[in-house]
Parts: sequence; C-alpha cells; structure tokens
Amino acid sequence: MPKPAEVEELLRGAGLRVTRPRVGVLSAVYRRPHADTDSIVGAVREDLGEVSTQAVYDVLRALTKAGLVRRIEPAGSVARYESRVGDNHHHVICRSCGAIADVDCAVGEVPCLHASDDHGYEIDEAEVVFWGTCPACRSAA
Amino acid sequence: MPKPAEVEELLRGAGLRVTRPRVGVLSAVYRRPHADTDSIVGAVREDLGEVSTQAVYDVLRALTKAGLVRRIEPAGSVARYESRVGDNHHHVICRSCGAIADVDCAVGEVPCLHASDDHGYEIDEAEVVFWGTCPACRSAA
DNA sequence: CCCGTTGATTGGAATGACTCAAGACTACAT
DNA sequence: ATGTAGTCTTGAGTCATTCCAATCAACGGG
Repeated sequence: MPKPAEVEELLRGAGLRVTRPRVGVLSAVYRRPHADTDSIVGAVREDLGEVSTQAVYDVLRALTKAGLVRRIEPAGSVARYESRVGDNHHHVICRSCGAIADVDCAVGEVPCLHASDDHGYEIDEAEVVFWGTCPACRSAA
Repeated sequence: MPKPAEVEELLRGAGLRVTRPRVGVLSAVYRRPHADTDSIVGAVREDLGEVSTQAVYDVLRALTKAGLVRRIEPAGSVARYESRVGDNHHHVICRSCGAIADVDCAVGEVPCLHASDDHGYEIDEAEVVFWGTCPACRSAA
C-alpha cells in the first residue's frame, strides 16, 4: 500500500503527469484489488470529492498503457483493474459470486506455458483463469 | 461439418426442439468457428432469410446452456462461439487482428492445470489463453 | 518566480453489445 | 386433432465504454 508520495513517484517514473485524479485512481486500485470501474469511481470520489467518470476511464487507460495497472476482463464480468503487475500471476474466479483471488504463477516469467501447437503465432503471454466455487458460496449452497 | 439431419439429431439429443433458427444457428457455428454474434446472424440470414437478431441471441444462449456450443469471451472482444465442446482445448489470440486458433490441451481433461494455491476454491476448469501475434500480422509489421 | 505549451479533465452525447417484456406462433406429445 | 410449453418477433431499454470539443492544469523554459 504505497503512500501518496510513492504513488506520485510511480506516475513520474512512468512519464505521466501527476494530477489529483491520477493519484486518486492509482491509490484506489492499490487499495481495492480487482475492483471494477464503478467502484473505483466511488472510491476516488470519497477521497477527492467530484471527479468525472470519464476522467477515471481515461486515467485507467493511461495507467494500463503505462504498465502501472493491469486490466483484467473475466468472461461475463465488466473490466477490473489490479495493481500487481510484472509478476505474471493468474486468477481464480468464483462462478457464483464473481469473487477473484490471485494465484501465483508457478513459473513466474512470461509466457509460463507453451502451446502444444502455436499455429505460427509468436506468443508473449499465457493467461490462465481458474473457474470454480469460492468457500463462501460452497458453504451457502 | 455435420449435415442438416445430424444437426437436428444433435438438437434432439440435447432435449431441444428442432426449429429453423436453431438448425441455422448451430450449422453456422460449425461452419464458422470463433464467429461473433453479428457474423452468425449474417450467416443464418444467408441460409434462411429473415431471422431476428434476438432469436439468434436466444438460440445461442440455449445452445450454450445445453452444452452444444461453447461461448468464449476474449478480453477486448465481443462474445464468440465455437462448436468444439467437451475436449477442453485452449485458444491462441492475435493481439493485433484478433484472429483465434485452437490449441489442443496437452492433458485433455478438466481441469488440466492445478493452482499453486487454490484459496479454498473448488476449481472445475482451467481456462488458458495464449496471447501473441499471428503470422499474417507479423509479416505485415 | 511567472508563462506558455502540451497534455489532462470535463460534460455531453453517442455507440454498440446485450437484455427484457409481451404477444403471436409452432413443434411436439397426448 | 388439439393443447401447451417453449420459441420467435417486435420494440424498447440498459449499461459499460468511447468520442468530441472546450476548458483547465502541470511542469519545463525563460
């Protein structure tokens, strides 16, 4: 959980200008892993007051392009963002409630898996999603 | 590529009624692997004439629930459908043009991978997506 | 320390995939 | 043949996301 000053340093290091919405959004992503855009907007507004929805969308795209956050798009869900980047970890998602948890990659480097037949593609990443039922939903059933 | 009679048999075997839109949609999915809804609508209309877009959506959902087709939702793309079901294969997707190719699973049975830490989830499937650049886009660059 | 340029933010409107509701219709069983 | 559960159609609506033009602010050069 980086301090505001560290967040600013992260932005500067990525060649991005330091603005209030950007600091707020990046902090919110650190604070709430796997949050969707809507809840990030809410979190930022709690901190900063008024921020336009479009600013958050724009900032998230800029942060994603800069490699400071990672956008994940599980099937059947809206886009979500997380701050863990560069360590090529994977996710386990509950089919029932949509909860997401991180799963460390056994290999650690991309691409961690190799296709049996790559069809001539030059593969740079292997994305793994484990689908299942989380403990809470399992005991509720 | 099943004949119309075989398609009807597939539908009946899944406990679904045999209707013109259903036969048309299921044939179209066999004919065009990894097609999105829009191009399936187009393909069905070529065969049958007028079919409402909503009927296609509805049929695709029914076929998915019955396990006759599989819905895949690659990040940054609309939903796509394929007829290969039950063999737990994976996909390689071109970052540039979105082309999708099948990759046979080395294991063959679900779940083919096991998480290093399952967080208590009961995992029933491991979905793998390989991201890269297809031969055509690579030579065009 | 101030100022201008460049890039960010805002607000409004639009896009597009997908869903919902209500009624007409039809495949299939009795 | 006939009833009925399940399909198809039409039309409207939802929601995440994007586009555009105008305003505004960060930050490096003076």
